[in-house]
Amino acid sequence: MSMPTPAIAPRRADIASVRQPRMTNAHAPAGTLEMMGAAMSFSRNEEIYGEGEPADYLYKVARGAVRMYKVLSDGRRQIGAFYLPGDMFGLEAGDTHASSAEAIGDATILVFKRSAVLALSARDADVARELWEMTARELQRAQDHMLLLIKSAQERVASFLMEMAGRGCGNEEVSLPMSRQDIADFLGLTIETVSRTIGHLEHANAIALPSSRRIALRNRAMLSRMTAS
Amino acid sequence: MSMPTPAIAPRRADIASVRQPRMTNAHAPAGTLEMMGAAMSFSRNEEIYGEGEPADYLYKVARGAVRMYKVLSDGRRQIGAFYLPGDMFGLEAGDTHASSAEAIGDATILVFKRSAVLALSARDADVARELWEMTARELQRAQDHMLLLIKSAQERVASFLMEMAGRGCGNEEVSLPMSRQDIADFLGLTIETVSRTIGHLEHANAIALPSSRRIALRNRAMLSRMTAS
DNA sequence: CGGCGGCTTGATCGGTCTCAAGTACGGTGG
DNA sequence: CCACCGTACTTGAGACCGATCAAGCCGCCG
Repeated sequence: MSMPTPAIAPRRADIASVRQPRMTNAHAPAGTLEMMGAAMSFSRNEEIYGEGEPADYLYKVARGAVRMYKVLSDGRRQIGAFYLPGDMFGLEAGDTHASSAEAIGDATILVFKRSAVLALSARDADVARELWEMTARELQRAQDHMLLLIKSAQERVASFLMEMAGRGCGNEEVSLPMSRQDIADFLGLTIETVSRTIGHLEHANAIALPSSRRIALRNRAMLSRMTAS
Repeated sequence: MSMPTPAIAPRRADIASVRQPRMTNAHAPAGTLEMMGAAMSFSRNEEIYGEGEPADYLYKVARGAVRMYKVLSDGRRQIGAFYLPGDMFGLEAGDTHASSAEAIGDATILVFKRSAVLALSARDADVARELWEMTARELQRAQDHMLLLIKSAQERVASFLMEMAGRGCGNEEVSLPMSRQDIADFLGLTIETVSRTIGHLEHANAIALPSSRRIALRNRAMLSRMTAS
């Protein structure tokens, strides 16, 4: 059972005060959604959207990282996903958000008007398919996450490290933008168990810790075996 | 840690041997997908599709119940969802199934050719939107399930009973098509813990057990409080 | 009536949580 | 440049919840 994130009194970013990037190709209706985005800045722990709010926008990480989560009434928090640069998030079929999202550190997020995207997808089957595939990928990720949540603590931590390594630029070293508490709430563990387990992995020479937020994978095969896929 | 489902040597149903229901309106291209289904029968524990197989069909429960699940290499099984009459399942954006599905008891399943559905959705924006919303509902369900998996045993069982009650025809009595083992694998618990917890709920007069597969909700308010929403 | 599978119940074990200190680090102000 | 502080992280001891191991019970079908 984990504590809720400490409230940092995040001032809600004003969507109207957004700096508008120049439109590169305002008339092309088909293809990607990329052309319609506006960049917004969020600071550390600032809420991007909250559960139950109208889902008027669709988001893409340009810089920084985002946590998407749900909370139980007593404050226990389950982080459903971390979004890194290039990832899209916040897409809902219903018209309200089913989860909340916050910037983990300072972040730049591209924002797309949902109504515009939906209108486009109604006309363009390729856009519609893209939306659907995005949602389906999220579904697969969620199903994999369920599998993770029935594993042992060691298996969860190893799985997490392998996943982050796969998403990083392929270097030997994984850099973690999120705190131990975030990792714990992602894995359904406590912060102490996460810390201890990382310690064990270090002792077993599976990883090394140049700093607490940077993890070098010393023995991927060992780690991989520990994930219990 | 739960055991895998005992192998019952399920003979794979032959898609070609399906009894064809008459087409009610063969030329109407738009609207629901309902018109293109073929009914198939599956017997208890028979596999409908397996993880990694090509996703050539889309399914809808007509009679009976279905479990959708993934397994870890050592046999631990996580049931991601139960599908009851009226539920659609098996829709994938990729062209292979990411999970497996089995009939829980004898079941009748309507089967739709994926290629036909996709072709239809490429022409008809309403069908495309229906596909997308179906996937999005599954995603929401999966995210709720993640939240469930961080709850205590009692909270999980109470949540499960409330969910099943909500899906049943609204009667006082919930009838469970699945075994305790299935429930355990759905909730991320062992069969013993599920059984014990149901026992506790009975002792607390929250529920009554006319039989092990039928559960009467005696005190919904108490149960609801125990779900920790 | 016998046997089998599914379910319940009991006793014990172990992994993770909880509570509580202690340590490293980064930022801030002198 | 250093002292200080707050936050994040680590580490330890003990409790507790759910898993495991092991019987027993029930209902169903032959």
